[in-house]
Amino acid sequence: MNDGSSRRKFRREGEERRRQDLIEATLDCVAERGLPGATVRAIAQRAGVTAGLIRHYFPGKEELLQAAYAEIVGRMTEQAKAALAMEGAGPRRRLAAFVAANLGPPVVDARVFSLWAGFIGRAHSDPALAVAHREGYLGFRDEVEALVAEVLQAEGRAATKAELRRHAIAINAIIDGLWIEGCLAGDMFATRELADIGIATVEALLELNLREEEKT
Amino acid sequence: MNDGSSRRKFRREGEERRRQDLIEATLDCVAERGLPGATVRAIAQRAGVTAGLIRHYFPGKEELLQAAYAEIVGRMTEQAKAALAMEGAGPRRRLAAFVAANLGPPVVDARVFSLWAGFIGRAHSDPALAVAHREGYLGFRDEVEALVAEVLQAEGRAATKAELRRHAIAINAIIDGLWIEGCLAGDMFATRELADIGIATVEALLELNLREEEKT
DNA sequence: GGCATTGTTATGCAAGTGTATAAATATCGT
DNA sequence: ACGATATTTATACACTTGCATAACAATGCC
Repeated sequence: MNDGSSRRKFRREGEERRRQDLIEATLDCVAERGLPGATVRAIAQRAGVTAGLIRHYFPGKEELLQAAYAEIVGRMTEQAKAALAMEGAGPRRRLAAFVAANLGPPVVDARVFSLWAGFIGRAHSDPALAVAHREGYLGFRDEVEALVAEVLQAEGRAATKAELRRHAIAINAIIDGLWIEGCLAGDMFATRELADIGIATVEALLELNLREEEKT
Repeated sequence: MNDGSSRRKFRREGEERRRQDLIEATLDCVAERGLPGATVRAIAQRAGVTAGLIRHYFPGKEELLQAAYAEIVGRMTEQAKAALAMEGAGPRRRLAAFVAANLGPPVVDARVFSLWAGFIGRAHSDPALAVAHREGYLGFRDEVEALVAEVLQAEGRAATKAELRRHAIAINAIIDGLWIEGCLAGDMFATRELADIGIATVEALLELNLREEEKT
């Protein structure tokens, strides 16, 4: 690779910038070649640096992958949180927005899925990853459960703890299942189709109309 | 590894038996150490043979993994098909049985999931695998759609093609989502809980009772 | 019992992996 | 302008991977 005898020119980038570049390069590699294709050399080339630099910013490859995973999870939950935070909207509209936020871009994305699958496949053999996932899952489900409780309460409908639990599990499954379908076969669905189906299914489950504003 | 100078004793097994053993060993390795942990040496050790033998039964590691994947898919669809074939039961009961079959053992299983995740994560970088998965997915969804059509027709309810499509997508998502939850956190659910939630959600979606026999 | 067949082992190899380390150079404070 | 610093490169190393090949031995046939 070294033609002749000159050393490669380079620029010093700010620490945060480089870390972000490396993370982004990792995501690109995983998206294109799968997790096993995300070697330190491939990542470095993608980021326009040499392989050794990775270990200057991360203790090892493992940590870089975890950072990349955290980045993805962060982007996903960011969208969902934004939908939840909608002030001035009633619980029903917030639930609908939450479902829709998880079923459109940038959450529904093939590269996100690729990373998710790679990590989740290892959850089993890597205990640390397993608890990380379980906490994320339970956190997500708890949010759903709280939202459902709010909706039903606003509707004046009582719900036992067991019912809430079942609803949360079901809604979580609907979101996850549609998310996977969208990630793997995004071209088969119209733009808002998955979100519409998700909302409609939750409506049927809760026997509610989530699209109209609350009656006073 | 060779102590002294004697060669290892061995037995000649029948071809089918050895192939099956190797596939089973592969599944064990994937389940325990994830797909990257399924090296030819680990698989061979698990099967009680030496690594070279693998290439006597398979053209390469890739083919062995595909055979293992096919084995898993076969077991999963076998259960679903059995539920569908239930003669003497009405469409509603068959639909309920289909949902339940996909949400209990042996389909809901951590090692099955581990393999699935490993393969599906690569679907994107491996076009052949992507096609295989898409066909499997569409086949599954078509079965669901046909079943829903049967149920609604038996109920005397008309349904447009678009409605059937949406129902099939939603039910597929419900099954997939609950399947994942069960595989990843099986200990958090009671024995038939996932199947019950799945059936209840489908009931809500179709506004039907699937547990009781058809009214004549 | 001797012999061919071929399932099976043992060994080696080229390629690729993550990581360690030292040299080089871009950048900044002075 | 110059030297200190630490970012970045280049190279090497130990290890693992899948695969190729040759020696070996278990089995069946005559």
